[in-house]
Amino acid sequence: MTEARVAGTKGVPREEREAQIIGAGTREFGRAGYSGASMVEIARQVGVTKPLLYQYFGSKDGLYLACLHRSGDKLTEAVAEAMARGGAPERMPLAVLGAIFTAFDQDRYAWKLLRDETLPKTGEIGAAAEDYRSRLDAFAEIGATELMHSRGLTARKDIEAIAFVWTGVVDSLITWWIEQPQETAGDMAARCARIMEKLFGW
Amino acid sequence: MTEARVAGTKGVPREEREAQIIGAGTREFGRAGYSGASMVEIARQVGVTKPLLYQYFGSKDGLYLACLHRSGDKLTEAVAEAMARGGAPERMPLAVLGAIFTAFDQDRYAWKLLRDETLPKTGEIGAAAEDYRSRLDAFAEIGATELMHSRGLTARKDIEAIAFVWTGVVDSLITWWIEQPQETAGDMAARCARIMEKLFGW
DNA sequence: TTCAGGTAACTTACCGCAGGGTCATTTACC
DNA sequence: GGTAAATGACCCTGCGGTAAGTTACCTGAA
Repeated sequence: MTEARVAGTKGVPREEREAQIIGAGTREFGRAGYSGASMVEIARQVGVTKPLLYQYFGSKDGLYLACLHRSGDKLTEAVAEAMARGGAPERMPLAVLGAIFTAFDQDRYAWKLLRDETLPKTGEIGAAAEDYRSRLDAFAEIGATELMHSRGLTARKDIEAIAFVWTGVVDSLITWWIEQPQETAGDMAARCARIMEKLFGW
Repeated sequence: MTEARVAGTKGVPREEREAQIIGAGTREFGRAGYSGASMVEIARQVGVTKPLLYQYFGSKDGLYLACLHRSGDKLTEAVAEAMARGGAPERMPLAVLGAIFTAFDQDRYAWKLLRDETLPKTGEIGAAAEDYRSRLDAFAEIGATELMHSRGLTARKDIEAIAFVWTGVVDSLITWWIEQPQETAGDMAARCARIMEKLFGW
């Protein structure tokens, strides 16, 4: 970083600063939710003042969108790849969990942006969040459908409910993980494997 | 209601009005979270103006506390009763779920007050919420401990994580339920029984 | 070698508004 | 006329957002 600075330059180059801001923003939006997070507070964490955030991202929505896209894309890729590898329906949850833990190891709050209940339902920001959420739900429904069909349960609503609860389980695990900083992605995966085996025989 | 009004009286008697306000407050706090809910909006839903809320409950925190106590006490009782009935460890989750669904059938948002992430962690309000949450977690840990011991898993952290995820599952189920207004408490209990049987053989 | 001027990075000081909270007052019944 | 119920009008803080600079570095001409 910090090489090839050309014209007038004071302080940290834009690209690097933007990355810092997105990092702090993700933490803060994840912790306090969209409506609870404050732009001044994010700026303070970066060691900068508010107008710089507006110069770079335009608005609170703009910054949230930047954070959301980074998190959402990373997650979507991780889950898609894990599911593409295939395997027995009972093995998918663990595979997906492992991929998610690995992807978000250094950035655990990023997951929280995808299920922020304080988001406005309308506008560009609500639409983008809804888009990522529906993509995630689609994965969950595919997994749930396979799993349930293999056990002779086909009721539409049941599968819908299972998929919904599944994303809630992922959310709970990550929330718990956030409170256990010493726990690595590997620890989490091993813990989940152990529990599922004992609890469900999966 | 509305009987035995003694001295000077205009409009709805205090007790009745307070109940209305707590009802609307619970819905609104549950929907938007503590920080997202607005006192004017709650007043509007009751058909009254803001100062009346302050006259009866003192502050936003005061109203939230009133809502929280009603929800929390109802929940604690329901769960305590369900768990006191005993039974095989694998049957407890369903028993508890049934009790919760029945208790919150007419008041589904009430559950949400117990896991509000937008709550301030400090102050009377944070302490009260933490109190109810820890009581709920204690129940969950008892259940998880019994269940896991019966399967030869004793790791402290594993049990802690399971208990945490369990309350998350309840949360997900109720969130899903809120979006399915036609679904009764009985429907939900039956659905959960069906799923657990097929999925885990419980 | 120096220094004028250009530009990116960054800040100070402000605006408007929504939301929590309060006070004095009015309304309607006993 | 006493009292409970209820309101209109207000204050203040915090936050999203903006305008008008200021700072520090780079470049190129004298």
